[in-house]
Amino acid sequence: MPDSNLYKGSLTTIVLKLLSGNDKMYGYEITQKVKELTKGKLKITEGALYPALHKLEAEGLLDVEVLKVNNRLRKYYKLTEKGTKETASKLNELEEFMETLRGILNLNPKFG
Amino acid sequence: MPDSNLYKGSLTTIVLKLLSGNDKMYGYEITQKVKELTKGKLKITEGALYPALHKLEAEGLLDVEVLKVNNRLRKYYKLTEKGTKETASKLNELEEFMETLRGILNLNPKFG
DNA sequence: AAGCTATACCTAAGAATCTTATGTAAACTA
DNA sequence: TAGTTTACATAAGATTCTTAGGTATAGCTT
Repeated sequence: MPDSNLYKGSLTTIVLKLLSGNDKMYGYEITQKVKELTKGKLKITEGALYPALHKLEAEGLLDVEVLKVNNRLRKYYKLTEKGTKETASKLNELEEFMETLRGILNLNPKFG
Repeated sequence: MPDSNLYKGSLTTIVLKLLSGNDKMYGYEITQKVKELTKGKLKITEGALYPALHKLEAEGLLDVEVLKVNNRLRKYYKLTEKGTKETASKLNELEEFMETLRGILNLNPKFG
């Protein structure tokens, strides 16, 4: 990874996948979870995440619930029904893309 | 794939990988080769490819040779020494990223 | 001969998605 | 009390793509 950043396009899918396994999560939690799951290899920046969450909400894929915990606000996001469907679709898309990419990366030097 | 397009960031790596197996290729040939290799699943648009090739050339990763074939010009690109090294590096990067992504995509629903 | 498709290059406007930098504010830690 | 962590946010700029053109030759069909 260049500076442990993302290949553009995968962030939304990652967020949706995490939410599909977690009922509800808040932004900061997502950044930490990804760091933990990937052992620091992937760092989701807040400058990328928050706008992405707002967009997903605007598209009706996420619902928001604001809770005050330890005197600090947290905005919890959860998948809507539409969001759950979109998650499945995006996951398929990404899997397909990775398979396709695999087909190219696995070519022998000096193929056709 | 959405409209059989690319996840941003992978195009350059794909081009370098193809050139690492082919000694020299020209732009149009690359678009056709990718279409063929991926059975039409991935289509590299010329609007993306040509600027990418020019950039790789400007960075010293590719050398160009213009040949006239059948009374039409072709600009053949081949990896420089620097380009060969960068190809290995980019391929490692992408492999690592895909592994990392795999780790997230393979999470069971209801994990930690 | 005209018209269509394929070959082969190109660029420019705009969209999308990111990085980097910055801001606010409370809680915790040394 | 100063620095780090938690927790949200936005805005400028970079990068990389899509879309939509443009030029020109070759080959095929009608």
